[in-house]
Amino acid sequence: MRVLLVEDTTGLGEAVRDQISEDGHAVDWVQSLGFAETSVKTTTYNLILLDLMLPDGHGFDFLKKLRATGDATPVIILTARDQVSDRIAGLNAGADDYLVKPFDLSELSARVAAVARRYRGNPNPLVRIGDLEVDLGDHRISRNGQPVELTAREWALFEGFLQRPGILLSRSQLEDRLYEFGAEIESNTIEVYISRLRKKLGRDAIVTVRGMGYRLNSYDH
Amino acid sequence: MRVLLVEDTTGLGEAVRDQISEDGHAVDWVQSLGFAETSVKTTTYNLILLDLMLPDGHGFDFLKKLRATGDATPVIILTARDQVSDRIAGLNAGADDYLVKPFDLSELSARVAAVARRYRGNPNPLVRIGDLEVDLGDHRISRNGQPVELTAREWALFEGFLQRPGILLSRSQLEDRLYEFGAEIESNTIEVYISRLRKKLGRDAIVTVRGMGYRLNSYDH
DNA sequence: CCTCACCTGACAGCAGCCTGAACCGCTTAC
DNA sequence: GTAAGCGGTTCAGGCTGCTGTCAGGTGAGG
Repeated sequence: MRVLLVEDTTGLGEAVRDQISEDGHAVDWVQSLGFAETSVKTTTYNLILLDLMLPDGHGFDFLKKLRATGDATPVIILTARDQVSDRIAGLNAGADDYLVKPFDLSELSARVAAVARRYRGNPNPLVRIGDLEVDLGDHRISRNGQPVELTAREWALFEGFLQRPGILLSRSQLEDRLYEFGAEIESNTIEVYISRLRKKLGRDAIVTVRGMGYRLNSYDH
Repeated sequence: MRVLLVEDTTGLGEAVRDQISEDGHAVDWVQSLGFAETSVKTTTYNLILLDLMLPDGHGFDFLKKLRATGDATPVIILTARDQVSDRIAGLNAGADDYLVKPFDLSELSARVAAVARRYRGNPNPLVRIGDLEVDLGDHRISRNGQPVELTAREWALFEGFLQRPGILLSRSQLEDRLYEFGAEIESNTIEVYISRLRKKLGRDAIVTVRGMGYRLNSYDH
């Protein structure tokens, strides 16, 4: 697989390049958006690893421009910011996945491998929960074989439940997934999203634990 | 990660065990469904590798029983048969993934790693008291494997007993757990909640100490 | 046998939750 | 430039079932 790495930090760039090529992929490493743009014009990549803060601009601009040209190459965002707003904005901008620095190199390998598997036609392993099938790498869900479309925020919420089966997430934990840390929200946005997820994933997919929060229903629904 | 391997073929079992433990996971290897069932009762696993053809029954029976108790531990099925019907039956029975023998050990490692990644959050430790199993973090209780639902108030009371199993809690200490500090309560609310807890957790789960208070029964009930 | 502490079924009231609908801002299509 | 579409947020009205209270019952202790 051919991978384009866009990262201006030298140390991190080297580490990532070495890891990916050790995993058996070809890596082109550039350190600015300018070089990245010429690279994608001259070469076809199977995957782009994209840092956000770069000397000549923000990664999102590159990503949006790329998608505007109809290029659907998978993009994994590498960012130091753990800000939810960034994550959601990234997904909205057309990224396929994101890694928050500092990340484990094996974690990186795994995500890259997931893309490679898909590229070769082998689907990623699916998580099955009741009548749902979730492809974590691909951010795709199907219910009884029918694909289900989630918006970025809906996915951000839902993903939280997948960390561990049966996990109980309190209202404030869920808010932290959608908004800046500590952002107070006075309306019932969480309830509305839960309601929408239920409409899409099945009424019983998410169980209310009164006065405590919500949890994913791992049994049949 | 703690892995339960259920496989009766000695050669294959050893190979799998060695590979998984080389990957840095703790492996418990059993060779029959009977031993598997006692293992899952006494230990919490992050992953179960399950052969289908076993001396004392078919793996599906074990899997179905496991799911019926509400256990959502990821299960990867190992089987010699490559039949599509088996595959579908396995996924329907609640398996998360599937490996057809003979499989490459590196393929096994990859699938196990995928599960590890998916559930990288450590499971909460379980507290066992008599026939109860309590997950403090997720606020989950099961009694003889059956999940028990507690309301917020009931949980608040019960939690008080768990902090010091066997300790005697006076009525006023229990009231302090339910209400603002110093709130006076003249009715028999505590008694009512004790009664409700007993109905859900077993008549003998909480012992009355006349004139003094209540205490959790840490022995069998 | 009496007393008192404790137990528990029943119930009204309301906190917490659900959801349809409207609104706003942003993006896309023409 | 304008219209249409979509996602995100807020609000109001309705519903569910939790909570606290009471009353009558039970049983331990003397």
